[in-house]
Amino acid sequence: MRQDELTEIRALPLFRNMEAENFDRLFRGAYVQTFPQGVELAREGEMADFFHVVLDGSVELFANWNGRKSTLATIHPLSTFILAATIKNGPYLMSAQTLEKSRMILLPSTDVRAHFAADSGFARAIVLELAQCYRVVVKSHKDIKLRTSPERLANYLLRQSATAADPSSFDLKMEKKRLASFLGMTPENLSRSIKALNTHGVEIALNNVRIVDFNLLRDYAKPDDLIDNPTI
Amino acid sequence: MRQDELTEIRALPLFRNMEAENFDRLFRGAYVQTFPQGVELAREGEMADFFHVVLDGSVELFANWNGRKSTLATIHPLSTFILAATIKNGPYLMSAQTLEKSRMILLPSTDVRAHFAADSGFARAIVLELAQCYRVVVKSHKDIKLRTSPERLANYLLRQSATAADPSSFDLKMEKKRLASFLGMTPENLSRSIKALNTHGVEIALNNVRIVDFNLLRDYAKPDDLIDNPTI
DNA sequence: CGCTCCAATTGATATTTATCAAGAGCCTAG
DNA sequence: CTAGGCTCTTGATAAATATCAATTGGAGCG
Repeated sequence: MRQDELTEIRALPLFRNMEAENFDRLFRGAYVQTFPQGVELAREGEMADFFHVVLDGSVELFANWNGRKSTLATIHPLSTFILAATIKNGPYLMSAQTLEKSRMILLPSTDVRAHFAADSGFARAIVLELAQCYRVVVKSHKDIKLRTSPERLANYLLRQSATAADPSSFDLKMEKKRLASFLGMTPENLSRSIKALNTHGVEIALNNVRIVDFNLLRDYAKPDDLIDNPTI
Repeated sequence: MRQDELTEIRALPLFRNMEAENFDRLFRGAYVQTFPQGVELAREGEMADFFHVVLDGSVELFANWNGRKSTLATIHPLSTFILAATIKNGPYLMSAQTLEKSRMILLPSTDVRAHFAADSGFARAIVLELAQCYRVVVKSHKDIKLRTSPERLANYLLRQSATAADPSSFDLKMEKKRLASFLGMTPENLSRSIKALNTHGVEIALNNVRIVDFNLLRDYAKPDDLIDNPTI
């Protein structure tokens, strides 16, 4: 691992408060690796051998049951997965695969658990990270239980808009097929939901989203901080 | 707070590894209180003033949006809510109310955060608790995204059966209205799903569930440890 | 350039789920 | 008792969503 990479990683909230000696020891056993698109990094049911930190690219978390598949989340830099399985020394509840060429840190789970037990600064950082993860899932759960599928799409677009360079024109960051699965609908249904949003101030052509009337869209979507604000 | 209560609480995984002095200090500011049925203990959006540990009774966690309401979880002894909001010093994402007369510990959030920062044994216990909470929500999320509503009911019954004194005959622990909301369906739909399970080895009369053919029910429900096993 | 592949869309239809309305059963206060 | 209020159930219908089949339309490639 290069020195500038180590410096960058050392500055992450998760590692910032580790004692220097522990940080060095933990990262002696770490890998920084670049994976091509479509690599399966974790398979649900298997034991969590590695804790992952995404440095570049993106990772899809998904789950299967009875022949069905659902995308549960996508992870972007600089975020982590799947911490809870590592800490509990339990099986992954979700599978993970790269959506594009991605660079990430792999930390052996046993090392993470050892340092978590020995370094209280690290333990506290893990608490904050886990609390964050927990709240993200709760928000997703509220989203899917309280909203219809076009409502979920409308709010998704508002959330994307909030992080885009140009809030009124941006590109979808996923294939529509995957977006549909993430939003809990079929691809056919997503197509129809997209058309339905034309009457609520949104125009989607190919991968480009243009929000032509924010007030109209907000009136329909009714975004709520307790579901849609990623910072709280 | 009575001494025997304190001894019982001290033995909980969350507090077991706290230093004695810190435990005493934390519980000097604690309340143990008994609430009647239907008391709202937390309202979503408000700041987390207290961290709760349920000693007796049960608590419903639910959320509202746009005039709709959904039950997200029910908390039984000896479990906690809502830790993540307390740790992050953020707003509750869910509301909480007692489902029956319930006794619980209330710990001021500021005290919890202070001890979390100062006591590494406590910090580590919180990590494990949070990791557990996270995995519970992920399982719920998989349940609702991957299964139809009668499938969710069938698997719910199998999970209840696993904890019942008599696995083949037990009572529902909630009003059907609430169970319907928890399972993500309307009460009318729950009634119909219950009838539909007659052909899969289940008979429900009033509140009593009798599983007359486990193999038949399992064939239909296809329970999966990665969704239905609360211990992993 | 034309071919092929695959994602995306569209239309028709089926299934699932929700809504609305009515009735049955049960609990409890008076 | 019994009347009222509640949950639960049932039936009829509507709405939402999924499925199936066919077509469109890029993107990559020889």
